[in-house]
Amino acid sequence: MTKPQPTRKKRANGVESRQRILDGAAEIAGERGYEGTSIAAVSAKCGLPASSIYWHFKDKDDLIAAVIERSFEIWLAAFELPGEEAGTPLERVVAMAGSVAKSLIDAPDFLRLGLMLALEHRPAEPRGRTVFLQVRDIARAKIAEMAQVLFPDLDEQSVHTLTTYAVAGGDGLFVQREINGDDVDLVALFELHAELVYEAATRMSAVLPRHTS
Amino acid sequence: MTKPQPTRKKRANGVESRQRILDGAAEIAGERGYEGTSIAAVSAKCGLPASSIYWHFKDKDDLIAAVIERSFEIWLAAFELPGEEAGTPLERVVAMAGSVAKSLIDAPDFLRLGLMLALEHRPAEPRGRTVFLQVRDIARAKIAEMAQVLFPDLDEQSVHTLTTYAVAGGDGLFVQREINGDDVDLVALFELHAELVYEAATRMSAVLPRHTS
Amino acid sequence: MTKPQPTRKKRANGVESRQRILDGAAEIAGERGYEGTSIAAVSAKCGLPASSIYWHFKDKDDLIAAVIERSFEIWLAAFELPGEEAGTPLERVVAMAGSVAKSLIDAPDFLRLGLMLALEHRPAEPRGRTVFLQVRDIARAKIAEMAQVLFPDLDEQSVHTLTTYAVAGGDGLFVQREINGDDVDLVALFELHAELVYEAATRMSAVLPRHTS
Amino acid sequence: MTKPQPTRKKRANGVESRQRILDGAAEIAGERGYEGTSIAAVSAKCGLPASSIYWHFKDKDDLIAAVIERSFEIWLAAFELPGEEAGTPLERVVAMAGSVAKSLIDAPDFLRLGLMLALEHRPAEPRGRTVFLQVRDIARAKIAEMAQVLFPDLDEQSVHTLTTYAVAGGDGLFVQREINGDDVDLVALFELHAELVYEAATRMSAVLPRHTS
DNA sequence: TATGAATGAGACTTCATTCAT
DNA sequence: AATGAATGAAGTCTCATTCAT
Repeated sequence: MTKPQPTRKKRANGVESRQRILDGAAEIAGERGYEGTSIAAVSAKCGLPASSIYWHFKDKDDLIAAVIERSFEIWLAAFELPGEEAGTPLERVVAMAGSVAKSLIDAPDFLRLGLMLALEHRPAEPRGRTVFLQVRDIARAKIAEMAQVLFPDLDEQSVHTLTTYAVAGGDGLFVQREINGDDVDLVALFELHAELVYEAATRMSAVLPRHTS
Repeated sequence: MTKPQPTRKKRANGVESRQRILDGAAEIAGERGYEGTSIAAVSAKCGLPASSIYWHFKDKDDLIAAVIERSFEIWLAAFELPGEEAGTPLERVVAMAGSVAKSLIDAPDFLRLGLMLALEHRPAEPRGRTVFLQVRDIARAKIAEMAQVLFPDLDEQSVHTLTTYAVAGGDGLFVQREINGDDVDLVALFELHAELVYEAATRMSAVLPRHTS
Repeated sequence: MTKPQPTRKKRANGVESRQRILDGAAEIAGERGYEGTSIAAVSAKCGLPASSIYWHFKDKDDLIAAVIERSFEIWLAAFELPGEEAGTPLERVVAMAGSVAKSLIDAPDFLRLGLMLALEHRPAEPRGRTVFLQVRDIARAKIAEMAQVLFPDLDEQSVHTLTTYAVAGGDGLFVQREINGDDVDLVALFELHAELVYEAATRMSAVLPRHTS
Repeated sequence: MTKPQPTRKKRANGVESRQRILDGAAEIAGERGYEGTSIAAVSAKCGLPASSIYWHFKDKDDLIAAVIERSFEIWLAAFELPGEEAGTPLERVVAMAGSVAKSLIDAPDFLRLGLMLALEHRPAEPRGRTVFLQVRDIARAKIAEMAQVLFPDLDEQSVHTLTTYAVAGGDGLFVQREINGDDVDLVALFELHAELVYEAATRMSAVLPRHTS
């Protein structure tokens, strides 16, 4: 009715809108998975009309993939590498496991949504699933590298097995916490997991024939 | 072109139809999760019209819950305790872990669909999720009982931690195989997991004060 | 499993089943009207499977028509004619109106469902509507006859008008009670209505030219 | 065969579409009642797809309630109080009754649909029913007020009775016309009704004790 | 940068009805 | 006299998406 006020505040702000949409989508997708996330629900959650969502994202697939990407970044930010200042290798590995556990408690969206997508096997794989598996492989590679540094005698096969086992433990403990809530002490369990894997690596390493002549 | 037999379609056979529906639903739900499972898709898979599905099941929730229940039973049937005839306790535990791994390879629907449901946190929880968590607790209780028998010195807290860790490892390894397919040797990894848990239990048990003088 | 017990009680009893179905259908149709009455709902209310309803009635139309017919009979049974022992014509007319009101309070299904059907104007008129209008015309004819007896001087047109007005008042007061419940004193209002109509008839009769020479 | 204009379908016009939907819904609901009004039928009548109806109305309940509201407004607009310029009170009341009758002939949807809804007693009452009863009470209050102005000596109870009777007569006569069609002269009958009610009020008023000495 | 309106497809579910037993 | 099972049509409503403004 009245002439538009100077509109100091409400002048269209693409960046902020995009964030609002991602926030809403992350919340809903973290609760309901890919199929359970409807554009209408995201619209209701973020307050922007559905058509605005399509201005920012090509389609639903694109939106979910962006959610995965952003939640991965948030998770990485929460993920503080332990200082290498001191401690035995075991202590440093354990400290790192605890640190990962804490970051998962603070930012569980990435792994929760990612696992949901990963467990699906639909014909047309959503792009979000691909993105998740890619970033996850990065993490996996870091663990493998760490194993090779700490246990140079391990052959490739053993490194592969240990890495798989290490990651699997992390996933499984995370799932446990998602199901049973706060009475699962994720930090303690991650630390226990780190110790056991470390020991296993030690033993495997000892058993193997030396590289030397 | 032969004249239609007097039996116009199929003679009504409720039990078989119910199985056909459950088979179709299990396959699709195992692939696509709760929301991704449409009644129309189940109908196409099992050959019965959608309205017939509603003769056998109250609604989609009821159908998925029944799928969970039945697949759990199939899984339990595949879940044979190793005979106690021979072997050290460690050997028996490892054998059992391998057996569980095999059953998961043969009948992965139960755990795949169940984990998808478990990871969801929607306000109105589907009945299938509740059912999954219930039957899962049965399995968990069995593991805890086994730990108490093999390591009578463990206190309750330790048993709880070990059980959680054991179950988490199973879940995580299963997820790994779902993601990476057959190049994950589930049996070997389950056996490795069993060994590590067994050792951890041994150590925990030794550290604790004896009950006797 | 066990050989069928002498089945003293549950031996199929067509008459009783028919009543149970009609009871259920009357209740639901009185609440929800023609379209709102589903065979499944009737089945749930009466405890017999839907297919049994089709054993007793050709189709839904037939069932509703039967409900109308039966509720009309129940209404007639609740309808106690006032003794003709004494009283002025006005007193007798008023007494009869009160009696009709009481019967409507005791058995409102007939008129409630009938009016619902009557107000609809769908292309394929349900048989129940026809039945209702037929039995209603019988009642209407009786009123007209009564008017002619009490006011022989009235011409046909006036009788028609008065009859229409009398019936309309009854319908309207009934609707009022259906809407507002027990704080509408149907008997008193019917009696008032009778008085007013009687007076109107008297006046109309006086105004008209005499038949006599 | 002219090349399609750049405006592909219709240029979006919310207000007009809403009217088209309400027009279609009013027509069908007035014929078939609440349950008999299918969204598909409304869609066919108004030319918009069913999903567009849900853009304008939350659900079917919302649509029917809006129909009731709008048709009440149309009816009220046709409902003109007679000028006080001339005529005895009785003449004015009769004129008004005729006017109401005419408005019901021109716009019967409001009352027909409303009465259908009012006669239902389903557990979950449709919002349309509530709306109808509310707006109907407005009309009722106007009649009561009129009675108090014209007959100041009437006590509250008598006004209530007369109002109920007046409204009931209107409803009943309307029903009569719905059933029997155009050979019911609604205007004449409404005028007759007004006269009889006026006389009844006069008599009731005379019988009552005067307020003054 | 954003959005009101529209839309075809498809979701879940109920409908009235039939038929072999 | 009765019923378990089946079925195509139709019900309400939501879906992802588009488009003119």
